[in-house]
Amino acid sequence: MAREPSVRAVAPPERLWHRSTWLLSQVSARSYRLVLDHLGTANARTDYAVLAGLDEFGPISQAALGRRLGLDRSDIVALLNDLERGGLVARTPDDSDRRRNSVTITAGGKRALRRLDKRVDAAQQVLLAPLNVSERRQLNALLQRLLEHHTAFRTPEQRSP
Amino acid sequence: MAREPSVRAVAPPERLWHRSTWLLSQVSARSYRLVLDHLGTANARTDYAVLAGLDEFGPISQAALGRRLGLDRSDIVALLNDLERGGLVARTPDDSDRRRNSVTITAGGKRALRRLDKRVDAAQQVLLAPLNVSERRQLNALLQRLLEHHTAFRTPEQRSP
DNA sequence: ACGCAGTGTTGGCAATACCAACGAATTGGG
DNA sequence: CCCAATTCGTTGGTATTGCCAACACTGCGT
Repeated sequence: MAREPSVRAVAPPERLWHRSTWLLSQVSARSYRLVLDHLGTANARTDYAVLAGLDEFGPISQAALGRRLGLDRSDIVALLNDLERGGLVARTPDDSDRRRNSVTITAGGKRALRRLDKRVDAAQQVLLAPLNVSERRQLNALLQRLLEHHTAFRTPEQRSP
Repeated sequence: MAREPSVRAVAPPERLWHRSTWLLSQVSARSYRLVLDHLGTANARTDYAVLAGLDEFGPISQAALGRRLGLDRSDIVALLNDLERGGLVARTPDDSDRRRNSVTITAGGKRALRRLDKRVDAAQQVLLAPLNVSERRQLNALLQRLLEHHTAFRTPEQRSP
């Protein structure tokens, strides 16, 4: 999505232009739309997150999956309902703790995940086009630092014992 | 919002943790909540943007204000209705072009803006707490570069002739 | 005079994030 | 052994945000 030549350049207010909160909001909105464009459907974005989580951590409970992805338990239910219906994930009761379902990704889910991988990568490339490799790393490192400070998310190497 | 000690640390999937689009989405969500907490009401966030725009560019038309802020014309209407009702902005028909309203900030609006300034600054401080001054500048510079590439937004010094 | 574009407004929709409440199950302490 | 607290999965719901179409009025250029 290169800038349309007909769109007039504008300067936002200085107050907003120099505040991280506004900048993050604006960039995130464009990023969201880019991913949406590349994935084609609205729920593919969260499907991708769920499949990625299951591929890496499955079998896993719904609640634990939600914690790993930063998603609400009730939203996880709706997402898994659709994915199970599409044959991309499977739920079975956990024999050792009947409160839980054990959720896994299916072979079809893995194939879908790989297709989505490509599209999500393409979206990253478009989003980050004006940055070189070093700058991209810097941006990610700064965002990760902020997440580690403000959430329970940790870089995988830093896992609590 | 320091990390609650009781919240368990979790690692998200590697696929997400290393993708800028996911990181931006997550950080932006926390940033949004921080600003919400500091401002107290949902619409204060956009009120702030509107007042900031009017303070810097007023008098200005509604459509031009929307372009400067990245907001939809119909959302600008609703926002100005509330702000006008609260005495913080004033609309008058533009004598030279009857399609337009000329919108200005009032003295009450300027006072409100200064109060909101303080709260928004406090939110920045909390959000950026784990970064030093140089890193904060870096983050903003990278985000601004992305915005300049993907939107009509330009740093004020770069204004088109 | 006409077509096109801009402006402000109204009415509306989809997606997302978030929450409460409930029933069933598990755990740990008294 | 009993009970309180917590966890899990589910249902049902709400608020907010971003976005869009359509309309009437106005301005501009041909």
